[in-house]
Amino acid sequence: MIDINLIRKDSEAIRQRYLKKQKDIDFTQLLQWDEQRKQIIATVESMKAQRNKVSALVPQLKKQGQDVTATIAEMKKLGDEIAQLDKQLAEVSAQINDFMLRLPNLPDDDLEAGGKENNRPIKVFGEKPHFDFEPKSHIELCQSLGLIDYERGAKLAGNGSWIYTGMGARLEWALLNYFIDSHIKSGYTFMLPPYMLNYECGLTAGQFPKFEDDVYQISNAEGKKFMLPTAETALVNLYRNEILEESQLPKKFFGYSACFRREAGSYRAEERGMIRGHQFNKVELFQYTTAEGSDKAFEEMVNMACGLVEGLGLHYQLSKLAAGDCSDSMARTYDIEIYIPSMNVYKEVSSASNARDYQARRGNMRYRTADKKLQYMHTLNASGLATSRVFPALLEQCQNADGSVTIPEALRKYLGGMEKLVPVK
RNA sequence: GGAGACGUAUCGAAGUGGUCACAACGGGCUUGACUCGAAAUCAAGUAGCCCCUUACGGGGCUCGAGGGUUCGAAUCCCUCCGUCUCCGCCA
Repeated sequence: MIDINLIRKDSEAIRQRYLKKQKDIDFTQLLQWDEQRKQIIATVESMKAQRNKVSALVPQLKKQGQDVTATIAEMKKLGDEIAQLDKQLAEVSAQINDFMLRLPNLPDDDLEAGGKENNRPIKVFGEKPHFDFEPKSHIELCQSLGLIDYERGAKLAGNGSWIYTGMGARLEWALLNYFIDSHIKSGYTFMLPPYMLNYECGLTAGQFPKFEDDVYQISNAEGKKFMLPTAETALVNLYRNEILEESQLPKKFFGYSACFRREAGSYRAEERGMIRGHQFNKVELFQYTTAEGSDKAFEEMVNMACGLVEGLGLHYQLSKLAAGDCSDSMARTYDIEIYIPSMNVYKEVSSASNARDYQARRGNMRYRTADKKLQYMHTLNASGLATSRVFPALLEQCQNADGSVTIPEALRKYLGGMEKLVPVK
């Protein structure tokens, strides 16, 4: 949520900023509601002041033996009018609130305007591998090496689900352990959040109300929850409705969770295999910072995520996303895109974003500065990393002519020193 | 799954229709006094949101959340959320 005062002050300037995201937003109606709201408040509150005054008087008058029937009748009438106005106020407030909740974050000023086509690579690590043999796709490798059972995955849970089997499961787990150990070394606190979250969590993260259909909803007699699409959704809610001291910031966390996404209608033929599934594993970095501290934190988290891919020796590029390609809640986003040889494309393995105070406003998360002022925190998140694309990139980039795959040095200690994955008979 | 208890400020806790909710009482914290300093003691101060106001200031809302009854609700009623205790079941 952005500060409504920005719109009150200069709605045209805000409109211009959203145009960079290719969103033309009309604030006329909002400003009308806002005026209406203020008027109602002014009226109803003076009426309430009157009621409070008289109500305090009633017991005194009674004590003095005076007849208060007329006063009470008057107050009943006033009470009815107040109820009427309160209802109107609730309605217009709900409209304002809904409008504000659906408004995306403002893009940082230094971002390119426009969509995906204006994303800019700002760093490249390594280079495209050259094979003097016909390289296999990760799907072929997963099958020949016995890492993934796609068919039975689909049998169990439908399209977009797979089973890590044997060495595949061990490799997946090794990746996660490698990520986790690295973040612990960086001083981040390890968190294992619940996978089923309540509605408020989605609201604070910025997932709801706009994108309720993107997640799996669980509904039964006990109530309604949803499966988290990323650990960020849980971690961003840690301090919902809390006030921290400035000295407690920054807070640095990372969480592991399986992530669940419907990905409805997004299935594409070239994304066969494990590129886009309904469930995948991800370690997520998360920070709460002061307003002044978030730029530094952002750099730190981007570097950490890059370091993980570099530690595996895999070729990737870092892209600075154009305003329109940043997700709705984020003021800026850098993507780490790893190279997948069989597709000859770069696929996102990490998305690092600064939400600034957008999520903090939604979740009412503030801190008290040294001079006792209340301010909204800044929240940042970065995947560190999602395995579902590292895994195929690793297989494809590290494959050998004999059909084996060389395991990156950094992972070997998690695999009992194993150096190669070899085809199963 | 069965039975019960509870949710009040930073914490403990009183209040069970208007007279101690502009939140008692106690602890903590901050500042000041006393002190060489500390302890002890004394004094003052210790939420947030919204509206009006250049300001000073004024007003409204918040006792887990939402709704209801009432002229008036922390207090009575309903729904939901959460916590705890006991029993049952279970990894």
